[in-house]
Amino acid sequence: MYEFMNMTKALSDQNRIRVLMALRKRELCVCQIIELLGLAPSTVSKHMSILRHARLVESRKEGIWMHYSLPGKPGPEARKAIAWIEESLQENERILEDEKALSKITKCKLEDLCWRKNRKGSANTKRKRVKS
Amino acid sequence: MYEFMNMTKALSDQNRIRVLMALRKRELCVCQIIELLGLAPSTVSKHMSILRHARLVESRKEGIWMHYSLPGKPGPEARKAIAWIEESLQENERILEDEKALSKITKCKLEDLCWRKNRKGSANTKRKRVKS
DNA sequence: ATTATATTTCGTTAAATGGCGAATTATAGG
DNA sequence: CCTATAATTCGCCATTTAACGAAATATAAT
Repeated sequence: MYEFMNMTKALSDQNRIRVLMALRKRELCVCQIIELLGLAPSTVSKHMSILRHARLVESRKEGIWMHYSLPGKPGPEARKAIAWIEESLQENERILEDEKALSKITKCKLEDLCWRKNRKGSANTKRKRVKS
Repeated sequence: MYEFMNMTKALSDQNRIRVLMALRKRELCVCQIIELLGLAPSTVSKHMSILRHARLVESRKEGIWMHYSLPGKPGPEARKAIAWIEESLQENERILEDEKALSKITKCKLEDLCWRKNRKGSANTKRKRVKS
């Protein structure tokens, strides 16, 4: 039961649902997810930790970058959960927008994405982050 | 998306999951759910309101009693959600215990169940009482 | 070794959530 | 009408959660 509730709690946050939908067709690097959601790196890291703990995603470290994907061999509960989400949201407005954003994001080099993200408000005033 | 998140949030509480599983095979009166979960009436009422709002249960008022059941014609999302829960938890220890408890609870008359619940600390004394 | 950088962990804060009891509402019956 | 009772709503409190920035960690490059 604890395991199962872990999964339902993981699914009860909109940003985590968006991540799962984003991972349907491709693996993503943390910095790409940060760009997609527009959240702080630490926040995204926490979300991914929750999803991983619920066995709804798996991770792969490649050098300095951490990549997340849907599990290659999901357990039966995870498989059904993911199928449910996909069927329920594949036509969803927000998810379609995310797909458009992702088609741009995945064209960027990871180096460029990360660099942009980490300039906060300091000296270099190029980019200011907006909170949600 | 709002609708869907409503549903996932409704599923993210263990007591609400127990209620959904309890309703699999039978309709239940609020007082029976109170007995099953061992929570205050106001708390159970709130849980049922959340489930109803998510369209995961429907309600039927009969005289003084309110009965809840799984929806007769669930939407596709609700149907899949409920199927997912059932398949994931039908062997679950806690749910099996609940089933045993329910087989007793459903044998009680509703009058007796409710009467038991509403006596709080005070001794058996007659109720005459409370003016403000 | 030192520096740079991607990610995670930690600590804090504000908002959401689950719980209860009191008060309220709705219904049945004197 | 008035009383009794099942359920809900309201107000409050404790816990959980999502968010952030700062600090720590891990890896690549110099």
